[in-house]
Formats: sequence, C-alpha cells, structure tokens
Amino acid sequence: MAMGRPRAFDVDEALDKALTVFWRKGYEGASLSELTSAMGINPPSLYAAFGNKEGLFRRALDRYEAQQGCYIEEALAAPTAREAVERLLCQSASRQCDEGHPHGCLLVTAGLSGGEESSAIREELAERRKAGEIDIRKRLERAKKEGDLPKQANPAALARYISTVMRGMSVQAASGATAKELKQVAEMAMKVWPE
Amino acid sequence: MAMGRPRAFDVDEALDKALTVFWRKGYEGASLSELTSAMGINPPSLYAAFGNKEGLFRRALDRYEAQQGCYIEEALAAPTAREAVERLLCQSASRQCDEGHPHGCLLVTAGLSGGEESSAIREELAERRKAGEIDIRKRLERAKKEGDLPKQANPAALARYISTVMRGMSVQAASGATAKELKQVAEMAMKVWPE
DNA sequence: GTCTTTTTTTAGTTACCGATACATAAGCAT
DNA sequence: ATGCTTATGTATCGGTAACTAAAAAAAGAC
Repeated sequence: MAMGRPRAFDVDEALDKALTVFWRKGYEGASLSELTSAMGINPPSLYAAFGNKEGLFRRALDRYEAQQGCYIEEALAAPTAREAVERLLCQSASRQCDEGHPHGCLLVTAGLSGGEESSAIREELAERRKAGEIDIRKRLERAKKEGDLPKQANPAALARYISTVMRGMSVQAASGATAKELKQVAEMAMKVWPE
Repeated sequence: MAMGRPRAFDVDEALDKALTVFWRKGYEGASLSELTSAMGINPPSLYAAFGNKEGLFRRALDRYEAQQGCYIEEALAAPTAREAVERLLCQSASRQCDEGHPHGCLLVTAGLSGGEESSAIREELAERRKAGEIDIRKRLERAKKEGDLPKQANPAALARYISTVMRGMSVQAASGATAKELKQVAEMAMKVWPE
C-alpha cells in the first residue's frame, strides 16, 4: 500500500534520461543540474529516490546492462562457440556506432580516470567489464567440454583477447569510427579462431 | 639574453610532474591545486608559463609522446612488417603495465568523455590516437610495396585492427590487467597476420 | 644606485559543484 | 475534517573549481 504523496515522475523514464546524460558525459562529467533538468525533476526528488549521484549512476548502469547488454547473452546463446563470438563482435561493432545514443560502451567511456572521490565508480565499472569477460570465458569452457573447441585451445586467453578487442572498439567508436570500419575489425579479429 | 627575474623552476621537470598527475587522474580529474602542488609552483607561475590548464595539458602531451611514444617508431623501424607489429604489440603490453607510472595509455585514459568545456582536449587526444594508426598503416603500405606483405593484404584494415587491440589493451591495463595477460593478448592478436 | 622587465607570493575573485533545509502539496487512515 | 506520511518546489548550503589583481622580489641595463 502506498503512503504519503505519490511520486510525480516515472523512475524508469527518469533513469533513461539520466543514462543518456551519463553516456554522453561520463560519470564525473555529468553534473547534477544537467541530470535533473534532463530527468525533469528537482534535486530533492533525485536524492529522495536514488540517494546521491553515485546511487543514481548505479541504477542507470543496471538499466544500461538490461537494455543494451542483452545482445551479449543472445550472442553467447548461439549453437557453436565460433558463431557466438562472431555475433558478439559483429553486434559490438554495430551497436557501439548506433545512432540514437552516444557511441562506445558506457562501461568503458563513463570512467577510465578521474578524481579520488569517484574511484568506487571506476572499480564498479571495471568489475562489470570483467564480468563480461567471464561470461565469454564460461561459454568457451563449455564449448571445449563439448568438443566445440580443440583441446589445445585456451578459453581464458581467448576470452581475454575477445574482450580486449571489444574494449578497443569502444575507444574507436567513441572517437568517431564507423560501424563499417569496426565490422572489418571484428572480421579480422575472428581469424585468431583456433581451427 | 634573459631579461627580468629568472624563472625559479625548470619547465621540463614541472611538465613531468604535471604529466604524472594527468596520467593518474585524466584531464578533467586533475585539479589545478593538485597540479601546482605536484609541480612545486603557485598558480600564477603556471598561468604565466603555460597559459591555462589546457595549454599545460598539451605541453604535457608533447612530452608524453616524446618520452613514452618513442617505442612506436622504434618498433616500426624493424626490418619486416610482421616483426614491427609484433614488437609494437609486445611493447604495448609491457609498457602499459609498467610500474613506475600509471597503467594504460594516456591518450586513451585521459579523456574519453567529459563536459563540453573539454571537448577540444578530447578531440586532440582522438587526433593523436589516429596519428598513431596512420603511422602503422604507412609502415604496412611500405611493406606491401616491398613485397613484405601479400598482395591481397589490406594495410588500412590491418592497421585499424592493430590500433584497436592496442586501445583495448589500454583499457585492460587501466583496470588492472597484468603484463603477462596482455602479452598473451598480443600473441593471439598476431595470429591474424596474413601469410 | 636606480630603472625596467619579468617572476614570485599572497590573497583573493567568480562560478559551479554535489547536496539540503524548509515550507508546502498531495495522497491515505481514522 | 484532521493527522500522518511522503514528495515537491524554492532557495540555498559549504566546498572547491579555474583563474587573477596587486604588490614584493630578483635579475640585467645604464
């Protein structure tokens, strides 16, 4: 049952607005006044709903991964490991250059450096990137067990390599690379695949 | 001939100090008070010598490329293109994890996102990254002419791929990857090489 | 020694950052 | 209606950001 005055804004809509600001400007680069004006609310409403800027960012991150990160599990669900990684790289290339939202992956662009006061956020981002790499590694380990990958293949190293290429594509996308260029990178990266 | 009171600090030493601050915190994350205290000077001395924060950063960037970027031309000077790129990737892996300075490449970590007031700096960084890619491409084009690379090889695409892997290694290094891990990435990345 | 030029030190400026105090508004329970 | 609770709008808070005005200090020129 709801008590007290009901909230006048939709939390998820507000998070979407905040997300695009964080995506464009990064964690530190996004100011409270930008965030509140984009969300259409005043600071007290923001603090009541999300605690503080850090809390807001974490909530926006959750929403980002739910909305934008779903292609990763979809790709990894492909029948063969090779096809899974092919989809992963190809989707990364096109998604990161998608018009309609800022270029590059938020987990990379939002905070690689900054002041001491935001170090917790940078660690959070690094952990989430690491989690992505682990998802890939697990898929490759499964493939190895199933005989889908040769015995001499190294799932951990392969996953790290793929993850590294994806992070690099984020940097390139954030500085203006086109989807076509990144797809070419994805294609080349696949030549590493152990036969 | 020197006129007026002589400068009491060494410009290059001060730039080195500023460089390490920018490297650790990024462009926006580095505050003037941190910079001046690291450089051992007061704000007016900084502004008299470098104009403003942006000018200081550009000078620090020049110094960074002169000091840290020299391995790139060294690597590209190798007799064969394959060896050149091998050295490039291997050196990137070890240099970016070197203790004694912050991890990751300054050109990547110092500014991928941020406020509108520092967009010129982000563009400058993107241009310098692009220049690195072009250096690689030119070396590969030369190799193709010399028959060092097969006729069907695509120097532009290959250079972009190598550059992407290097940017990805920066992200990984900045978030705690070890030199050993990145060398393994470099080794895998080389499997793309056209025979 | 005094003038001129430049750097240094001290002490600030304005502007914006993230975060709140406070009074008011809008729902429910009784 | 009257509390009770929670959200909202207005107007800030203290702190720190980048940057600078003004005077003292250190050199050469004459």
